[in-house]
Amino acid sequence: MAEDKLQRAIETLKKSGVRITPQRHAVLEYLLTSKSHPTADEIYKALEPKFPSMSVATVYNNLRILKELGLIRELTYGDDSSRFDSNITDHYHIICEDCGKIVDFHYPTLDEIESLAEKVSGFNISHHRMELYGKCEDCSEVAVTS
Amino acid sequence: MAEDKLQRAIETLKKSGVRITPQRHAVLEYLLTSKSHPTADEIYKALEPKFPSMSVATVYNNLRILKELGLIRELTYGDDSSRFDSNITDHYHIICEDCGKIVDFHYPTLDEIESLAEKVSGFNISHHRMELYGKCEDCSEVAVTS
DNA sequence: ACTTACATTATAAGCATTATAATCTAATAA
DNA sequence: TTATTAGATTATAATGCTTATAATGTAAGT
Repeated sequence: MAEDKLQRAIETLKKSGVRITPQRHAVLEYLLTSKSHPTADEIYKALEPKFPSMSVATVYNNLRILKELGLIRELTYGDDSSRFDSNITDHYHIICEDCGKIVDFHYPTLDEIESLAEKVSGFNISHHRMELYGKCEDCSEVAVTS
Repeated sequence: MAEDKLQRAIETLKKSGVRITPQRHAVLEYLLTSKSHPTADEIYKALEPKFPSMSVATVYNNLRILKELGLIRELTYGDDSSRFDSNITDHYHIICEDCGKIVDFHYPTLDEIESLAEKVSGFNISHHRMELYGKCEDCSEVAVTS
């Protein structure tokens, strides 16, 4: 099914008049098959063996284009590097405060909150984001046994 | 009541053995009386008239100390500068995608989500954050009339 | 083959934040 | 009072992620 997503993503790129260059294809494929939420630098380093002369700017450029087309999502966390997520369905993230691990968390979208926020603030709400913080199982164990 | 908060904050500082320097006092007071959520640079610029020789590092240092003592909270938003909030009660934020305005949004804390997240992920959740994005009234109006 | 637009590369620049070293200040002890 | 010491501030350099720039490369259509 990752293969399906890749094909559909490539279709979207073609329709938008964006060329499927080897580097772009590689960035896209890496994100679609990755179970984690890699940073730009992680993607860059992972693709270095195949593309030794690729520039970091190429990674950033392609991430921006993929994001603009709605094929991936950027997760921003303060000073740290952005992370990129090819799962564009609605979901939240749980983040380990010790090791930084990020896992997806599916939960019914909080539509009520959005409508209440609109009422009390007068804003026109388009979306929201939520992160839950804590310690993952691995890091909790370490804390206990140490 | 801002005066009360200031006095209590100063007490906390004294108890922790932190000196109440004029610069530190000014940063603290500025945050407590500010209705917005200023950045470090905004604080720096606002205090410049009173403290022409103050260093940005001083602002950052004091913000870090105030944060470590739990007197203020840091709000991080991707590449943009962090913002600082002297309201340390549980609340969420609504952010205008056009002008960047941030307003507080009080809503019953989502404890259910935290416990469900613990069950499905095995994490030990400590807290969560949520931001709602949209257009504020001012920016919505502009969009209509332009 | 020519033109044109898009991509990539290499590198410089930008910006927020932190680290470093020197100077200053204030409290305490002699 | 003076000396000592720890903490604070200042000025500046350094860091790290990301973006901008300019030059080169590549592919598609006329």
